[in-house]
Amino acid sequence: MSGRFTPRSRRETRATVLESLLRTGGAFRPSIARETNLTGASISRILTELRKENIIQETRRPAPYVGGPTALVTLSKDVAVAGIELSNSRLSFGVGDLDGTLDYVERMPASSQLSQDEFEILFRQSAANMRDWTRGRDVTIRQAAVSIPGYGRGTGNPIFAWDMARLTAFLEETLHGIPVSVTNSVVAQAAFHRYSISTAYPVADDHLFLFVGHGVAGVIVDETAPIDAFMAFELGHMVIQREGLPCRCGHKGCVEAYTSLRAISKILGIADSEILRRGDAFIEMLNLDGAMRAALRERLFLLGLGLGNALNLHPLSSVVVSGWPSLMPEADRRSILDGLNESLLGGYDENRLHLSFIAPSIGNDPRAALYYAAYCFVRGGGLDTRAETPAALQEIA
Amino acid sequence: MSGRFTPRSRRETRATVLESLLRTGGAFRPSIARETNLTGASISRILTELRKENIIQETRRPAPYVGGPTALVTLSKDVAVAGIELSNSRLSFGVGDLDGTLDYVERMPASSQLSQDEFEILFRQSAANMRDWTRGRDVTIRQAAVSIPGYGRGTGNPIFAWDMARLTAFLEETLHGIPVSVTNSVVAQAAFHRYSISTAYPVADDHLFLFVGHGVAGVIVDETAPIDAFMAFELGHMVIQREGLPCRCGHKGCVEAYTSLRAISKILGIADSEILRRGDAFIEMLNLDGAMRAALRERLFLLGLGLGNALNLHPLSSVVVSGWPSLMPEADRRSILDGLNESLLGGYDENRLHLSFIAPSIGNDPRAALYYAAYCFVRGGGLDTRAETPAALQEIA
DNA sequence: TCGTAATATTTACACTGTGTAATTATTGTG
DNA sequence: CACAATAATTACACAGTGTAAATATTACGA
Repeated sequence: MSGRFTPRSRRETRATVLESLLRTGGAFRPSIARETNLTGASISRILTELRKENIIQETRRPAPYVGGPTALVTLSKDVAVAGIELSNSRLSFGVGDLDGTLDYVERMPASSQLSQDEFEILFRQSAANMRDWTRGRDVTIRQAAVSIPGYGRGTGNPIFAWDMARLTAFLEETLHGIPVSVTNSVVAQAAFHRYSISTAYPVADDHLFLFVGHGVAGVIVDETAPIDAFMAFELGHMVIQREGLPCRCGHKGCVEAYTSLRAISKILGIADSEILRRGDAFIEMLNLDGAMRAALRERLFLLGLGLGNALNLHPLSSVVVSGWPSLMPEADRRSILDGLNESLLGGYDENRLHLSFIAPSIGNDPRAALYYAAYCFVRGGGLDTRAETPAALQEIA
Repeated sequence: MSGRFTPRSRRETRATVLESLLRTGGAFRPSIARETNLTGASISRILTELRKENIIQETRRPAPYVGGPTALVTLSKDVAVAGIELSNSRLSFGVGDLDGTLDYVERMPASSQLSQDEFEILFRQSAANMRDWTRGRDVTIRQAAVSIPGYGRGTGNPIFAWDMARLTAFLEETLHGIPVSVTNSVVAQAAFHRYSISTAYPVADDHLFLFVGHGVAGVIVDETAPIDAFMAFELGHMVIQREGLPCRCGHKGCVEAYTSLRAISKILGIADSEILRRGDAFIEMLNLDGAMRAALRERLFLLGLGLGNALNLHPLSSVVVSGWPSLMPEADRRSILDGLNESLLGGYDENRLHLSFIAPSIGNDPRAALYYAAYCFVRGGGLDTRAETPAALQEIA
């Protein structure tokens, strides 16, 4: 389709094929060839290699048409990856396969103001438990992923202000050399919702995934870019009101100070953890109290204002919102549009901007991190990150 | 240095080598090899090819050390590219070589509210003049670049609200099939200032280039990304003050409404075009009038506020500012830091954010577009975009 | 002026990885 | 059970690179 032929290393080609399998959840060879822009010949070569290494499986299926393919190619259920998610209330460890099936989970309560020391103690304990489990079953974890709220490069984490070098060294040591990648929770959530076959998703093109929880953060989901290149978008600390409400960051008038769970829990008079847990039942509160409802609408308006500002910087034609705003009745959500209308260049226009909502994820941890781990494994072509030499490959063969 | 070996197509390798030459302005082979992570053997092959096609030149120089290289490789002076810049006051055409030397310039006055029709008339005339000139001298333009304020994908241009498909078709037709790329003026300016050997530049790592002129726009200069992937960052229409000053976009309280040239020209009581032209002399006005100066400081504060918001979304540790703020005395510029301090997460800290200023470019048009054209030529490996077949290459040889 | 150590440049060869096309295998249907 | 249709494998050609051997060039000192 594009330029005639782009040379790739074996690793890249393997990654392309595996990524296609991860996204589709399994496919016949001809469709893999189509998806990856490779010839059947190449697919054949790559798959023989991957099969020898037990990274993929082929199961017989009736041919979909005369002379059609019969071997459904799927990712192997024998490759284990680990997902580790830190949220504001707990630290969860999970082990599963590339499909997203969780075989082991442990969730430990954690403070939302966890210090790096406390984190390390908690992590070390959970990691030891996970290690016991994998050892008992003779499972080898090929890739681990850790998702942390607020994580990102540059000028430090606004939520957990930790030393990054120390974190990296700690993970390396505690996980005994399992390849590990760290990412922002929002990146993992976005990738999980968008690409995991276990979830439905409203858009298929480039968009902004916005999560409104304890923080307010987003990711630009660029369909052509690798997920591990996604950068979190910290919207929470955009100042939208000079001399406005004080925020935990020390500034005044941040988006977060108006729209985070903590901020609206004050309006509702219930604990922030309650809001998402009540889910749709949360709406019923609103019917009882008109003042609350009006206050929340004002907050949604401000969210829209901030979102519009963000979209002015980085224009996109779709936004997917997750978090408490998704629980609000549609009539109330319209306040977001009003806010957008006051900042988004050219005003809000449903033909130019598509806004959709997905149910806030609660209790799905550490599925997103697990998915991210699977993605990272696949992106590396299923090759050990350390062993780059062909020698390592020959050993397997 | 990185992974052992990344396969590249010939086009990519040629582009890598040529890009290195464009950045350095000429180099000996060993240093090209080092810069591009290629072996001397590869460099040799590529250069023989490029020399045959008259894209590079080699000039003899005394060897820098015993047995050292003697042929300084530079981009050929015989390759012509065209740069076309639309600004708020004129449309400039230029033809030059890959070095940035301008051999032909024509500048036509243009309105800042140019309609697409008017633009086409003006452009057609200038293009015809340029064509006469190139024909007379038997010059073939290999690549053209057009830079337009506000240009970018997505939801239309905030400054020149034109039909993009029409523009593309128009350029294709009017330039008689010369490969042409269109970009945002800020992208061209940033690339020109950062990478052109004719300009000094204060930072060498990833940063935000911010231009404050009639609009307020920036680019994230990512040192590892190709320039033609840079995306403009429209900061001008971030709403920083609800119910604030009206902006030409129809909203209230946009950054542009406070900090654009037009906005401050109202404070100064002189025409906006005068400000940059006076350059440093502009400072003298401030000494006369303390009220003006205080007002400008307030505007710089707001610029800092908006900039901080932008940096929260996309953290970076350096910012380079160009435009009227660069003309202000350093004491006044500090107001930007005060603004940053109220929005940038964690506050402003000179150890975490480096802010520098470069003189606003005035009258250098169309040098930035010319540089961008050279860049695009080089990025394509010096191969005709249309002729992808090896046949075309053989014709040359 | 010339020889030499040091380095640059070119080129033959091996290797990776792909697509093409011929070959072989498999499918559902009549 | 033959057949039309398509899948899967594999030999071969080709592009592009790095390695290393061969060749060329340099400044400098005798």
